[in-house]
Amino acid sequence: MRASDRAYEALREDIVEWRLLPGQVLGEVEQSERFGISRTPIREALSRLTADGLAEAHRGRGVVVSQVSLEDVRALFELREALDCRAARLAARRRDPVTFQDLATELEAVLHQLHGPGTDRTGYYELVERMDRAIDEATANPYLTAAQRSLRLHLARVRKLSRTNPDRLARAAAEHAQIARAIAEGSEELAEAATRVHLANSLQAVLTTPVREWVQPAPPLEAAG
Amino acid sequence: MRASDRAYEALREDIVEWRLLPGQVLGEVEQSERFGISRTPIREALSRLTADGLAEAHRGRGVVVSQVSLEDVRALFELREALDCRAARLAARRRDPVTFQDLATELEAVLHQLHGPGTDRTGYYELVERMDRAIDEATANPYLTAAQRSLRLHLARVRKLSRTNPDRLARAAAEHAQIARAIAEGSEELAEAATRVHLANSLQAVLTTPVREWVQPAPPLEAAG
DNA sequence: GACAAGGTCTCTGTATACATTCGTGCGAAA
DNA sequence: TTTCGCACGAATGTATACAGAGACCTTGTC
Repeated sequence: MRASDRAYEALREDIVEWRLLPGQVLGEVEQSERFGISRTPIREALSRLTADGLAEAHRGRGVVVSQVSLEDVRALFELREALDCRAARLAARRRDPVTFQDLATELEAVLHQLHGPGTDRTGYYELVERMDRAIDEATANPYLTAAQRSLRLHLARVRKLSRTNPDRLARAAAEHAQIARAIAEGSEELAEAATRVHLANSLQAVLTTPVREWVQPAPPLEAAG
Repeated sequence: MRASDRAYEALREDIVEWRLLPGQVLGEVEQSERFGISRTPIREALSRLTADGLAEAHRGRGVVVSQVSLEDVRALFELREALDCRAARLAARRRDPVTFQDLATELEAVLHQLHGPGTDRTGYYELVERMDRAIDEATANPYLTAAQRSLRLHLARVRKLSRTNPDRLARAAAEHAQIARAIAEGSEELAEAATRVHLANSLQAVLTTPVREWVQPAPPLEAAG
């Protein structure tokens, strides 16, 4: 694996997991010392982060972790509605029925576990990831998949901002199961409708969940660490 | 302006304009000699092209201009329908009425010129570009705009593949005027419907127009120039 | 005391040298 | 004759040195 790949993935995780806060300056020398590699692969990693939109190149000040506001959440969900609804339709049209039937079954199994006290979040999250990949594969549209990848990066960052309510988690699992069933049945209309319902609920959950950060807009530009 | 920016834009134009054909290997040394700069900024330019999807990094063989097939055209228009329809709705919701009223008026003026023998393509193309920018601004959604930017890059490449029929050009102008009017009126439903009509006609025009290249899939990987 | 201008300093942008890895071609053996 | 293996070469991946540009601080003047 290349050094630039390692640096890119590490930095990306740091940003998505909020270990690197918005406004943080990512100096080339500083990061190269941190990873023990030279500036060249760091530069490539920072370029990729900038292309992803997770960081922005400030003229003369270097690369800075991008801000995330409530307005961004709205914008992200607007794009997500466009992409996910279309993806759901296309998946319903071209899906392998067994794959999505299995996903629906597994989601309902996890759903029952989520009602207990020991909330097995990891299992659910992994299942959602598998479903995303299954939809990507079913749509058979590399351009749509690429757009989704970029979007999911930002969504993951926003999601990590607030602890999801356990009740909401269970309802989300039920909604995912509904989407999977609709896709398995090949019903485009229902798949899109179920997706739209899921997104509306998800957005509301994010907006009503008490969040920590984005009230204080994080250090504007001066070295935040 | 940075050397890497110049190289990126020049290479991007070369790919979109089909001066660099799919399968063409973009060697770092070769390109650095061509532009008279070192490998470092070339590497950055190639990275950005790869991120755009206009080129692909082949392990051990370097960066290669990406292929475009009929299947890609279908996929591109699927994504375009998702993005453009959503963008049209959002633009209708948040537009500045005067901007789109003016665009509609200008489009109809150009439309009449297009009926004559001297087809003023450039004027029309520039107007469409202005309308794209106006929609981007009206949607007020940077994530949607970023997705659009990437998509339009690929669409521009596909569009350059075939000479657009003059009749089709006039009809496309009329369709654009219709979209602009709907947005100016603030009718989300009509804006989306008009967009959908335009896209369906555009796709059919592309698919029925005789094309040169993609029958012969271009040199697969061996040096194509 | 505040604002502007100049200087310094640190950081990015670029060039180049070196190492590592992958492809390719030739030769030998089955 | 075909296939496997080794060696050579070229291109990428990385490191480092240098130059230029921008930011910040200091000082002087109003």
